[in-house]
Amino acid sequence: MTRRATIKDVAVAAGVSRSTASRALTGRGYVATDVRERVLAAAENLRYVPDATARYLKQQVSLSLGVLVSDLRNSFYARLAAGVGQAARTQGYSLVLAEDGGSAEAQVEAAETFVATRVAGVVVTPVSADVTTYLSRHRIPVIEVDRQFAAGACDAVVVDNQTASQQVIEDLIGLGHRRIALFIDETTWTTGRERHAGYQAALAAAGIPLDPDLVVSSGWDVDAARSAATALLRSDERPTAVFAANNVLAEGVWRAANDLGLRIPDDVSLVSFDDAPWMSLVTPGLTAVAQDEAALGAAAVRRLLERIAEPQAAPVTVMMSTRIVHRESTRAVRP
Amino acid sequence: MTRRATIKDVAVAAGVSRSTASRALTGRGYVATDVRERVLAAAENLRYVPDATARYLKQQVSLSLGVLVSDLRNSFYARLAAGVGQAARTQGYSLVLAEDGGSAEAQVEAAETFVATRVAGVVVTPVSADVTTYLSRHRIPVIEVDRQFAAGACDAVVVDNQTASQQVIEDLIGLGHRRIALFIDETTWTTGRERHAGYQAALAAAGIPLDPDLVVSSGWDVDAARSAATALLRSDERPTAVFAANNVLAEGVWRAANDLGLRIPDDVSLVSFDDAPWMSLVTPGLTAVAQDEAALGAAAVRRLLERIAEPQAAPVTVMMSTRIVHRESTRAVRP
DNA sequence: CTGAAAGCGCTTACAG
DNA sequence: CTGAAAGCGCTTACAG
Repeated sequence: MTRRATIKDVAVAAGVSRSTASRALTGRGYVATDVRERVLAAAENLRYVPDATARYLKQQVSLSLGVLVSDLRNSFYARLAAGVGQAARTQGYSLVLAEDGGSAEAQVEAAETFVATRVAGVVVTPVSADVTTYLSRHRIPVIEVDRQFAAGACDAVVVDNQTASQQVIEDLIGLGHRRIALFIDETTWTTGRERHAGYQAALAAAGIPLDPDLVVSSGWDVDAARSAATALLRSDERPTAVFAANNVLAEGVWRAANDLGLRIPDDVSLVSFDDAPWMSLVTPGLTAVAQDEAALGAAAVRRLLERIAEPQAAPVTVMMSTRIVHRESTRAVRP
Repeated sequence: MTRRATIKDVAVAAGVSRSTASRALTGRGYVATDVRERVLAAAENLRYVPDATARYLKQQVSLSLGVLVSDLRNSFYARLAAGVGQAARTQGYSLVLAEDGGSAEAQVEAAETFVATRVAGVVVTPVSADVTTYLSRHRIPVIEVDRQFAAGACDAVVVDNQTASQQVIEDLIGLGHRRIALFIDETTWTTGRERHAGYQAALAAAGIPLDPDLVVSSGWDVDAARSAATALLRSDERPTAVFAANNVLAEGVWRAANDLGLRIPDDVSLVSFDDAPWMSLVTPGLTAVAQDEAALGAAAVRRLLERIAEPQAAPVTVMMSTRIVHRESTRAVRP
């Protein structure tokens, strides 16, 4: 047999109608026990695998979830996607995955695919409000993860960026640092804005005047971060500590310090937001604000499925906790 | 309007039949220019997005590819998946992604989802021949990547593990090493078998007798690798160099060396198969056999699409090149 | 408890 | 060049 078995084949083999075969196979509706068994045996025999495409068409919704992240090569997104996949699978959903490379247009393109394939919902790390707008217009539930562009319009799973950042800066201040640089790629997303706010709040609380020169902006990739960091660390007024607002920026600073022959933490202390795997492998290990990406992903799926079940409920923002992992990349400033 | 627009809505709005609307929208078949424009305008207006589910059902194939890897948290798989996604998107395919955590049953389960959703083809890093058997039985083209379990029965994209491993060991021998350990998690997959063979070949060529105690097997995760490596490095007969057969094992060795206070390369040289991102961040940087994961993924998609176009062609195995990245984790053995 | 019929939203020969 | 009709493989009220 070259053709794939359909429910009709199963029905014929079991000597019943397609309706009955369907009821036996799905478990919905009445079927006599012996009939059910006959149908299941026939299905087994024919290696019948229901065509999800046909089922979805009939039911108008699929058992798959869309996941849209910026870049799988960044461990943060890879782990997040892994967490989403894990949780989705547990709930019987499969994953349609897309990467956007940080582009808003690419996000909308991916979103078109999601609506075309009728995914049941979408988990996204947004780069603008466009995806959410687009998907919402097509009545597809969305949940924003990591940052929010559509707060109040859809669910979200985030962490308290400000508190964590403030804590980390306070620790640095406690070590005697006064010239603390914030190394950051954007301050327009909620992540950047809040991490910036935490930085400012900690300085303000300690009565340290804000020095705008110490808030250094960088491009978003490692190469850009590396050169921006090189400029920063080479300046006469080099900071005694740097807070890198994410793992890519931290990598840039790390590489720049190596390039310049600066020792961490002796010449400069370094703290990162996001705890990438490499940070526990290098010497000294990097002190970092760790997020549990798998937990973020799982929470996103959980919330998304609740939303699917109850489309009219008010949007909720789930706040996940962070954890500061103290390693050896900071030290007291020399008196 | 609360309902999603269908092609019927578009047809009505444009004042044509559904057939004509379909021809205009898909670009297949004749449509008068002005009619086409009217249809497209109507579609735009109604924010019409064709239901891929219905299209697939009718055409009996989808424009999506299945990707099945072990673990997205391993940078090798994450980058491979990214490469596949990139290439797939370029060709108009979307990605259904699944992780198997290294389990053969999980692979078959994922494969069931793939056949249910009628993916056009599957890219897999197999852990047994089961997936390929299962998918082939359902007439779904498969391509194995990284290792082969169904050589001759389906396409594959691999690297020349043996040659690369042999080269790396020869380099070590050239540095005067004689007690070189192979640290490996399995020798039943093609990857492990070939890397092992390369190790043996290099020793044989140099007339160095094989010492079975120097082929050290380890569990597959970092914790297992770390403790196995600790035992290895702590032994009286400690090797002067270690060749870790993949990036996870290399991480285990790295951590074990740190735990024990051993310096690389002074106390022991270390070389890895797979060049993970952290290997260029640590000091000393790790010498490693690098694979271009994005290129592997792209080649897999290319070959898979050829196979889809020509299902009867003989299976081909595509061999990708590797590159040895020399860093500072090896040194000449003390005389 | 079972089956005939309708229908999900498309595409595609085919007749005109 | 266009439209009516059939059909992809399911599920699901509904009648019996």
